Amino acid sequence: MASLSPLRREDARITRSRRALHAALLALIETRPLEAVTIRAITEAAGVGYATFYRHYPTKAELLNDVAADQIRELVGLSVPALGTAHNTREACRAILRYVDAQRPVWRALLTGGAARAIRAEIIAVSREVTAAVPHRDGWLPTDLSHRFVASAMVELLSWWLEADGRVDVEQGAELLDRLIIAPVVASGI
Amino acid sequence: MASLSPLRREDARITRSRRALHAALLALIETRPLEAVTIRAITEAAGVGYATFYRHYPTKAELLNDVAADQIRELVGLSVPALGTAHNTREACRAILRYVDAQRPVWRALLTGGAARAIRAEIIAVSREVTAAVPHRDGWLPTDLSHRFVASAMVELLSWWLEADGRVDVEQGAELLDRLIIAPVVASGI
Amino acid sequence: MASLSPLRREDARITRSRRALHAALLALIETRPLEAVTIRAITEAAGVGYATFYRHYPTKAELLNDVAADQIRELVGLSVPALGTAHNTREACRAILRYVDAQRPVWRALLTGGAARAIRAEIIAVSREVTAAVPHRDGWLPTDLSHRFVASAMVELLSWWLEADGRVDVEQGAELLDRLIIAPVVASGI
Amino acid sequence: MASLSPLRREDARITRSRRALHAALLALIETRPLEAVTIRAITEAAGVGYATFYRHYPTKAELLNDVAADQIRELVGLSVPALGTAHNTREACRAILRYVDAQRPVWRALLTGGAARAIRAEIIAVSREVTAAVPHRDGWLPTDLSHRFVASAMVELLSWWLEADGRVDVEQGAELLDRLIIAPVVASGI
DNA sequence: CTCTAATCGAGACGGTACGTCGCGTCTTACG
DNA sequence: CGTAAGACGCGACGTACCGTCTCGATTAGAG
Repeated sequence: MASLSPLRREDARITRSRRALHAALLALIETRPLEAVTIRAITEAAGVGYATFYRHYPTKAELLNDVAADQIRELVGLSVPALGTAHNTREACRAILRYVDAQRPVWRALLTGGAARAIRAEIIAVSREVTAAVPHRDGWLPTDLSHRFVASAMVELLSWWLEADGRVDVEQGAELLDRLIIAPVVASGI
Repeated sequence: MASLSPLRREDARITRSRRALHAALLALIETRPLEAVTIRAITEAAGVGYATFYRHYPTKAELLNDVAADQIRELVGLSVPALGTAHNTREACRAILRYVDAQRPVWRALLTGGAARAIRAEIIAVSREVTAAVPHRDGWLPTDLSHRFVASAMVELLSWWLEADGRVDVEQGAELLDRLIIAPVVASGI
Repeated sequence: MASLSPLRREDARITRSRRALHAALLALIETRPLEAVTIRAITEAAGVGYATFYRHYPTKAELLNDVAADQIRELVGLSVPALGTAHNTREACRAILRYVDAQRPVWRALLTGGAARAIRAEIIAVSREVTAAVPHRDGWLPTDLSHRFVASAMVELLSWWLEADGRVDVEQGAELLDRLIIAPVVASGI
Repeated sequence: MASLSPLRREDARITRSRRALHAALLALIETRPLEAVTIRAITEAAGVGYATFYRHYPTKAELLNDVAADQIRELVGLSVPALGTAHNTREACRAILRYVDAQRPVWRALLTGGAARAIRAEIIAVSREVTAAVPHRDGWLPTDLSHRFVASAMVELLSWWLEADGRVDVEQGAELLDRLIIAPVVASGI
């Protein structure tokens, strides 16, 4: 009845500004590499005052992380179920590629525009959470290395796949992802 | 009569300046991330005039590439023999890790200081050369993807191994490198 | 029936806010120069909402004028009588210095904190009123110049006297004020 | 034969930039009050890069001081001789007003544009030098007060005189300056 | 042994982006 | 429904580094 929650109730203007900045960054990153995207350009594209950027993010990388995290969370939400229930890695890989395929422009921008590092960091973070949630037997592959390996290799594979621009279909991509990266790692822990 | 060849007989001062710039960059990259290393700082550390930098390299990245290429060429010289003669991937991996181990400070600087991208590019270039030299049967793994996969994954593994800082010895590292990255790729092409 | 007059019957809250702003400005001006006193700081020190400032004053200078005018009016009330009745300039000077002495912190803040300009303007305004009230014979000194001279010179002398910080007593200060500034001007008009 | 002097030999570009900044400030100060003169506007008017300003002056006030000091030094050079030889204060005053008259636009800009404070500071500095050079008997007027009094009162008088815009000629102005400010102070020290 | 020519250090310069700050307006949520 | 809190657009600030350039001193090679 009173206020819904101290966290939920946020000034509508804040939400609006944040959304505008997200969209602007994504739009700009499609036209030029990340380091050539000025903060001023972002704010202008977002229709927002220059200083307003800093009222929300301390740095360009921080905004990028936010944007990247959004994508990763959605991607994970789609692929983890397949993994969790039946250890069906191939199906999880398909889910991933399908999602990336659906968001082609965004992911191309993120991966080729200099945001690969941010994506990688997010994947590592997510991997860590997922790993922590499942029981885990020690194999020959150290856990922290496996996270970093998966993140780096997956980013590379996705970049390659996006650059292939349709010459490799989702099924083929999923097979490559599974055989080259996911399956070895999953197998290592059993 | 005059100069023996346009390539050889390089002015000693040029060599000296280049060497000084290489050394300065390596020294500085150990103290702070690459993007925080200003060209001014490099020239000061090298004991060289500011404008002199531009007489040798058009940009900071170019100098970095030079430095990275040096390292990669040496690393490759040590590891390819093992691969080439007996397809002994494990021995090649050992050779790689031994070399990196011997050059720890340099590689730590390169990999954690923001030069990973340059190293990766050099590895890809070298991989391409090596692949072109050997006969190759098409497997399930596209060649260009394999190059990028190897480069990215190897950079990641080496970074992790250097950060582990001795807690993983050369033999263990070589096994990981071989089982996780090299062997799968080599096997794919047979 | 409702409000007795537009001027009188002022909302008690308005008075309270104004007083709080006055006090806050005076307090802050003692700690740093006027231009370093932000409006935000004033409102925070006054315990008043930020926007509230603008409901009372269009600008920082306006508030300062209010504060300065208060002081000048009181100072004048004390010194004019002596002047008016017996042309006793020395006694008027003593009255002025005694008052300033009693309000040392306030005047020090006003004169050294960047409010000297406002004080000067107020003195000129008052001088004009006083002059207009008394009969006046043309001497060698133009009236408007005399006002500005008195204001500037008096502000300077008071600043100096306050900075001397007690090393010059009221009597000595009054003599200086009288001989250097007041007497010449008064004499000029006779 | 070698270099003329370590001080004299200054990079020609420095001189050029400084001169351009001086001229630009003087030009701009005639069109708007000092605090409305942006540093960017100065540099643009000077045809100089924005950052170049800070290579020469840490702040706008510092540039102003330079400009003011130039004027004061010239003014002093013209008026001191008359004072020095025959204690002819009237003639010195005439010299001052004649110089200001000749430089009307500059002085009007300086005195009404917000540079009065800088001018005052320069006059005080010069007064101190002049006083230190001549023998001095203690009178009823403290030396430091006399400097500040002269500076403030003279600035005020000059402002008034410039605003009178020709309705008071040099001779009359000189008489006022002499009788109201200079003579009393000079007399006090004898 | 001069005297010109090339080289190099030093660093000034025009730019451009940065991140900060204060202003004055205007919206928002809450009492 | 009025008011504090504060988000916002704006625009100047002073800093940093870029890559180009000019400058003057040093040195070398040619006459």
